[in-house]
Amino acid sequence: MSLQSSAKDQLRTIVSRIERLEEEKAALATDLREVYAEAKGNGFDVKALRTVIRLRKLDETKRREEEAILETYLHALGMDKVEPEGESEAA
Amino acid sequence: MSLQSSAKDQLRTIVSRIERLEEEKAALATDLREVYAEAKGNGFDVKALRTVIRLRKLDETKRREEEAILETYLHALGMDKVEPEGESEAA
Amino acid sequence: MSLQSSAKDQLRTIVSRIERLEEEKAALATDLREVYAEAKGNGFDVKALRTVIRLRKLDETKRREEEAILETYLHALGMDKVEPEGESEAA
Amino acid sequence: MSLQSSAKDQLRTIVSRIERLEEEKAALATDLREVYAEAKGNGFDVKALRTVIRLRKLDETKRREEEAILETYLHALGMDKVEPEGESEAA
DNA sequence: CTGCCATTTTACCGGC
DNA sequence: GCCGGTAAAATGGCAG
Repeated sequence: MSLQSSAKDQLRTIVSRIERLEEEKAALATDLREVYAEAKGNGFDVKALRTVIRLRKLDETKRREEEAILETYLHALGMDKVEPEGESEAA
Repeated sequence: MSLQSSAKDQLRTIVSRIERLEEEKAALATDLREVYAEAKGNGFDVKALRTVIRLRKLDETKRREEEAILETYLHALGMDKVEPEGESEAA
Repeated sequence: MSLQSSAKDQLRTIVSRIERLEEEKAALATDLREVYAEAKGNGFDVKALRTVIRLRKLDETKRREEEAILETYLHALGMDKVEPEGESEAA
Repeated sequence: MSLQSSAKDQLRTIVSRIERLEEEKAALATDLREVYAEAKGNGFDVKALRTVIRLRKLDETKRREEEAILETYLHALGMDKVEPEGESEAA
């Protein structure tokens, strides 16, 4: 056998965890599909709906990209790693 | 405005539900990535692991069909029946 | 043999065409790498550069998404399929 | 402004060159997609075709290593040596 | 049944 | 030289 018995156990555990998580994800995908189907039943255009969702996600992506490049520039200028100046929690 | 206010409320609700579900899905995707990362840290080959997961959910019949087609193509190209220990040079 | 000899020839042709195109693509990837390397040599921050490129692509993506949703709405209102009235692109 | 005007010009040049190369790459990607689509239209199994291409560029040694690891995992999970003609259902 | 879109997987590139 | 992250390719699922 090429795997120690402990490794085999580990492998089985890993596989189980993965399959469990994938099941949950699949369940959410089903929920999503149902929401779209229901929306369609109420007269909404599903394609437009999807486009709206995509646009909203795109806005967020762009916002993050802009922050990323700002940080890169600050870094290039040696101005990054500035401490947030005050914590929200009691340090 | 082209949407009745009740339709607008419905739309908002739908968008919220969808984005909520997508967030949860994203969280699961993160968990999954962590499991793979942890497995890798414990010395497992992530790519092989993914293949195992894939094979486990692949119906046996489909699996054989896929293999059969692949073999046909490899054969047509003279790439099948690779000698188990042969050398590539000076054939 | 499971493939007609004409099919075998077709297969070989297809494989050749694909491999040729992939070679060309790989060559372009090399060129790209060189451009980045040269830029780095001239003092540019490669990471920032990549982010700039990404942002510019994102802008275009968003523009397209916006057009897509506009079209969807026009379609929903029965106003689509309007002939382009000459050429639309360029500038 | 934080960049000398010469640097700005350089930057513009670099960005142009990169975007030009990426355009060409995208064009090749389109060509590739068309070849696969055409092959599909002629009755070839695209997935298998892709596998063939992949195997052709995979070094033989690496190929064997990958297979060996996969088999080890399948064995550990009791999934190896699938009987060549067994039925899963009681016909 | 086909085509399109989203997701997932793979490979590359840069940084440590 | 290895690891992590980012972008590209590929597969699978959904809608029309």
